[in-house]
Amino acid sequence: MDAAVDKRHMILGAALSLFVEKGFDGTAVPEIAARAGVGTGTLYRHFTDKAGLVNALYRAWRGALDREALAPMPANLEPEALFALYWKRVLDWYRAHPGPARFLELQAHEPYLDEESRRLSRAHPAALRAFVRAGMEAGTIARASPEILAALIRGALVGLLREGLTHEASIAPSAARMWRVLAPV
Amino acid sequence: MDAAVDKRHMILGAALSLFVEKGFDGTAVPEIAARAGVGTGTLYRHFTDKAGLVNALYRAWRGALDREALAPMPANLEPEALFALYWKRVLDWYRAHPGPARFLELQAHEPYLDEESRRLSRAHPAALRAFVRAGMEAGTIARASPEILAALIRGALVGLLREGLTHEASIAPSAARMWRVLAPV
Amino acid sequence: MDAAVDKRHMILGAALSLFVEKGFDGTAVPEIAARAGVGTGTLYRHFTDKAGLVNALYRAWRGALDREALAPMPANLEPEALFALYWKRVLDWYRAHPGPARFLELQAHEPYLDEESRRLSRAHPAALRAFVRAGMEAGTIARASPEILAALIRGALVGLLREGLTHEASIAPSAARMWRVLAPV
Amino acid sequence: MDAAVDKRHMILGAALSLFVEKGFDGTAVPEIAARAGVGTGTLYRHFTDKAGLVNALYRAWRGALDREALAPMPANLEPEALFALYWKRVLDWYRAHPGPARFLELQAHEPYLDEESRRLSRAHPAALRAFVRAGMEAGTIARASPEILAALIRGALVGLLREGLTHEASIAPSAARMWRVLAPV
DNA sequence: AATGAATGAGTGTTCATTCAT
DNA sequence: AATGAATGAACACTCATTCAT
Repeated sequence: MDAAVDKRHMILGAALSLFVEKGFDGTAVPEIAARAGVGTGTLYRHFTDKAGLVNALYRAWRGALDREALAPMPANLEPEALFALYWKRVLDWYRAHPGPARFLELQAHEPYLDEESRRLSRAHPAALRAFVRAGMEAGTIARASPEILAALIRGALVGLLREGLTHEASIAPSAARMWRVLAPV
Repeated sequence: MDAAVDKRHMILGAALSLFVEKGFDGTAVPEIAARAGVGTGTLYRHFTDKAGLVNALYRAWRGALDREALAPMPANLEPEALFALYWKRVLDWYRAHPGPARFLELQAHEPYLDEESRRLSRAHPAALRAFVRAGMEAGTIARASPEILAALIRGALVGLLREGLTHEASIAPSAARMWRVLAPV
Repeated sequence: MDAAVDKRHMILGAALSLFVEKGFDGTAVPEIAARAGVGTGTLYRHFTDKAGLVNALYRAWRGALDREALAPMPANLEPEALFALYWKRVLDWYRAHPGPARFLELQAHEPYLDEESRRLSRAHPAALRAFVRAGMEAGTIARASPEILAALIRGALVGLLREGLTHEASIAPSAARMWRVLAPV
Repeated sequence: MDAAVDKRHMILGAALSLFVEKGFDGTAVPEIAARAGVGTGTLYRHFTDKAGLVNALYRAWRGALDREALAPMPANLEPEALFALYWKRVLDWYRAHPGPARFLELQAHEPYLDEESRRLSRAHPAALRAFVRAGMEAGTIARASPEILAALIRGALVGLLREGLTHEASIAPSAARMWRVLAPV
């Protein structure tokens, strides 16, 4: 049982690293199995097929990032501090999980994601829009299109990831700069 | 001769649309030829192989975007107006060329880009960093890491593209908001 | 064009001989291609898949046998002569086409035949039942269940095929014996 | 011990039904074990391999049919009654054991039967030929090729099985009809 | 110059068999 | 004794590339 869990983990890890290096379609299934140290057939005891594997991977990591970034915030936080915490959570996670982060945020997954994964992929943007909208109503965030503001925020985070700028020292300054996008007046 | 140019264009167009839909590795060469309305063999008279085709495509469109976005600016423009013009040029181009934009900005090209394409891919970020750096020296842009500021800008633009927020009405507001990231004090 | 027809024929011939030797599921597609002297991929330019190939094979030969055996009969033939001619046609065909005959008549095809092939497979038994029924109405064939009589006739023919008893000398005697199954009183 | 016998029976039963549905090569060993309600490995404790299983199955049922059909006949039976009894025995057995009957009589087993099974498969036709030959010598069966007459009889029986005409009501009429094939003059 | 039929290496997936438990 | 997870060779099928026309 533990062995089975281990193998599943090994397969997921091998698949993740290969997908990051070469993309989903650029990676051969036996290659994944070899890197995981299991037989090819074993992979199919854990996942229905290659698409099932990539979807499992996507859901697991998308869920992990979202659980971290969207976890309940401490009460009584100033809007800017709230934003800075969200910003820090995402970049900390990117830094702690560079492979998953690049897989999740820098690859085009549309061709193979199933409905459940697509649903999951919409949760984070929706939460961010809701945060922005709530701030507008409270007067703590400038009145503008929530869609646009949310897209700017998410895009800027992914931009830092793409350039490898997730080190701790860059977090506070970038958060401060980006807060000005949201700050009223 | 004209016919040859036409066919080259048809092939590039067909390849682009298919790469956007299904990715590079998810697209079959005969599929490209069929959509282009040429024989499979003809494709190989214009491009050495599939990688040669995708590199030609990448260079052509990367060059087109960069020529547009990085074209000489009118003299005597205020820093904010300069930034707004750059912002508008990029989003106008995204809107005018949604396929190429998504191909260029939303796909992970590392596995097949050759050295020349990689070189090209670094030009735009470098120019943006240079612009930021110049502004800092002139005191018109806040002192911060130019790498970080450039990454935030580029990321935010790509974020708008990813969410389909490239319509004209969103350009000025988003430019104004993002200028605050760069503005001093 | 001729070449394409030739290759199709080579593939069909190779598949037939292998299916007779080892059965449908016991035969590997590359094995068929090798025996046909073509590349594996070529086979898929002529047939959608392995099932498409076996169905094409089944239809072609089932059609050939039925065209021969059920071709219009000379007018004014006595019932017994009519039966003897049918009997001879089938056994002559079995002898002339031993591979197709064994493929058609001695193998269980249900798992992979498609609807059109299944339809074709019902034509011959139906024609035989109709012949028997017509004879009963004309008083030239004994009154009994047409289904049973037709099954006895077809079964006896297949029995001769199974035992390799299709040589010319055995045709007239076996026809005469089997006619007694149908003859009135 | 009893348990072991039970499992062997379960495996044989599961294999039989799957072979009838999908053929030998179309059936996976773990599928057989699953339907039998045993572990895959258990199957290999009872049979050397898949071929060993199908041969055991073939021998068991071929033996059962032959024991029934070729059992000693009551003395002093008229030749026609003798034949009718044989006919009835086979069709009764087909009706009582439709799965085994279809497996034995309607499938092409050559690719995997071993020498002992092949030997067994020749016993019934040989017995039938001997019966026909004895009748000829006694003057109770028409002089003709015993091979041909035996093939007609066996084929006709299989023809009834193929068409599902093994119900009790069809036995006596078909026996009477087929007796005319053997009857002298 | 242009083609598309042909190819066989390579893909995703299955399955007969083994063996640690 | 019984298992079923694990395996990798073998399967059906695809596709980047070639080449005879």
